[in-house]
Amino acid sequence: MTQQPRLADVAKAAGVSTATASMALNDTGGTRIGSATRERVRAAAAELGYRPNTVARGLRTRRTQMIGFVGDDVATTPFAGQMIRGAHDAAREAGFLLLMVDTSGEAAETGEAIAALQERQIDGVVMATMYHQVIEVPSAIGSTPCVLLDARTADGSVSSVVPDERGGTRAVLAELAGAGHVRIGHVTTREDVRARGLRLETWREHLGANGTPADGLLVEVEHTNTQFGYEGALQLLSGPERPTAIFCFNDRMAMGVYRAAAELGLQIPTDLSIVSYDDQELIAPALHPGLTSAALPHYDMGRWAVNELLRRLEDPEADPVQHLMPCPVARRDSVAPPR
Amino acid sequence: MTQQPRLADVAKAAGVSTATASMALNDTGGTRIGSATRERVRAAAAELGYRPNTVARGLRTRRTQMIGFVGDDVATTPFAGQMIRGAHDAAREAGFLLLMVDTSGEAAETGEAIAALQERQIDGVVMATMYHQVIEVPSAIGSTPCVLLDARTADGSVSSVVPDERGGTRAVLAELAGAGHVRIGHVTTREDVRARGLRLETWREHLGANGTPADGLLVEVEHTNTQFGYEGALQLLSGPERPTAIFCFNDRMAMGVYRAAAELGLQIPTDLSIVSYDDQELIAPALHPGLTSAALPHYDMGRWAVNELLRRLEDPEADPVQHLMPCPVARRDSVAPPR
DNA sequence: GCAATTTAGTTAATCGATTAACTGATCCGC
DNA sequence: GCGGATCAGTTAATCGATTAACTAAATTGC
Repeated sequence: MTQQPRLADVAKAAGVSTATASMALNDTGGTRIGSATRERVRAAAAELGYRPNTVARGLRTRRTQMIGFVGDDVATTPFAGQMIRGAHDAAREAGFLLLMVDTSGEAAETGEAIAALQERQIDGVVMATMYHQVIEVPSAIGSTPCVLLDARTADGSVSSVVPDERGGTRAVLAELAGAGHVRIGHVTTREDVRARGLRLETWREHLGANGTPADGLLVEVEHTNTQFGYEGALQLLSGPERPTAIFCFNDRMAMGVYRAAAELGLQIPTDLSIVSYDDQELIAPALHPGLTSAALPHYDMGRWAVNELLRRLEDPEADPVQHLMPCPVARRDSVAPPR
Repeated sequence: MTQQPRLADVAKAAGVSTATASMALNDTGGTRIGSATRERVRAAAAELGYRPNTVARGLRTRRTQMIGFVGDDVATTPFAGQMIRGAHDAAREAGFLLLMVDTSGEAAETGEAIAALQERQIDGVVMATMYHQVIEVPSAIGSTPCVLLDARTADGSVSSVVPDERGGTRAVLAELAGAGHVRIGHVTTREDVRARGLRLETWREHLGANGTPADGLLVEVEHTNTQFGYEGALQLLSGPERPTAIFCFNDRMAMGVYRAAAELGLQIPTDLSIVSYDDQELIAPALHPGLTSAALPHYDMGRWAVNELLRRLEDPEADPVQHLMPCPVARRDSVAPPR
């Protein structure tokens, strides 16, 4: 009685068969359903508050309107949230829901995670891998449609989206160049993290194009955290010819660079301009003065990945696409012309 | 051929009926299945790499091994990630997966989100609401088992878990008291955010128990961000009898307090001790010196919520439980005895 | 005016599991 | 040696949709 109404209940209320009811509600079956009947069925469904049981539908159609989201460390990075949110919003707009699995980065767990998703007959998978640039798609994926988020394959056989690190780096360096800076230092990490190489290379190219020698302008430290950012900046700023501006590998390191500048009595931005990467909401706007930083477009990448997956569900023959998502500069108050 | 094997394939390979195969694999049907047969079926399943189709199973059993996670702003707060992760881990250990929906805080969307989850026959729902203390369970939930995460109902009719704000506040204040501080200031917000009142009241009680008058020790500012933390601290520290220690409403405000102290030439912790709340990983350990802060146990709360939900799925008659999750103090270097 | 086509449906098979109801053996006590 | 348990299965119904195959009436073509 108080149970959820089934299609059979709707059909009975409208005085038709379940087949007719199904076709009327889903607009299938071509011209077989008269418009009067269609309206009658719709009215009955609305009246009863009918909601199709997607489990039953999924069994028949093999489509569940669910997308698997496999993350290799879903929550430990603050970025992941924005990726999930972007993916979620795009999915929701198309009537899909996200089924999440975190693999804690264990390769062995990934296969198990994909199997768990496939058991539930997800329509496709978005694989989000933080801190990696190039990966192999696990064989467990089989023929399940898949899009990579923040990663790509070596051969480009799978659609993928990654941030345009080079573009973002060029953009923040252009902020400095625009203000008149030539001697631009770079503090980065020795770790083999995603994007280190791209940002470093692009910085080198920038200096090279200006004819500025990079000697004494690069510091590499152990890890990408605040303490090492501090130490790296001290090193960079105590050299013989110190830079007038610093490009930091990321915001956390920039936080340490701010402290080093304060200790050395350097005012930001008048004595030292600083730009950075990531635009983390807890750091970049909270520093004083606000930090100019290239934003990692995680929300947009999440959206893109799901939309691309939906496109591939519609047309499995479509060619895979490798997308570079622009990194817009969040302009704040850490850049000024050199003295 | 290359399709996923079905139960019928396993049954055929083992030379039994699908009923027998089902019972053998699920250990159901009591003594009806001989141990030799059971092994034969298991071997066949392993051989074929059989994975049950949970959609088909769900249709029959009405259980999908999926839990709905409804968040009212899943990703905008950095805490949400830890909640999701805790919930995810607990679910995974029990063979469940999380189906996520974000409602962006819109009450109207919540009903729609719950309906979308129910269509997919989730076994239960965890409702995570950031920034709220007391909520009403949406009527759309019907008889679906539900646990509240970081929120509770007025009447206690639903199981719920929230952080022990009073306990956490007492603990950080005890850090200060233990170092010998008596005049402890508090910088908080005027916003009606979750926990403001609890932290403020507990601070008042602490002073009261010591017989310390609160005059001039409380500053309330517009918002809970770094800039207002800075302004609040300036106000507090420029009074006639300034406190020897400050308890900040949260880490973001503490970040501003650090800046104020630096500008006033006050060394932390020798001239001024600071404690705070939230223990955000991007802030508390990154400040210099490291900030002592009461941690919001989001991971543990996420775990607890799912485990409680699983308990209620096993025993729907079980009494609802209101749980207070302890907030452990992350001890760092921002506390020292007063001069 | 009759065959062919179109219209507007219905009936029944199907997706892949679980499970209630049924069926032969075998065993056991008396 | 016979009735009732017990054991070890099988058969068939079922979950709630979708859809292929079929049907009856109305319309059209010539």
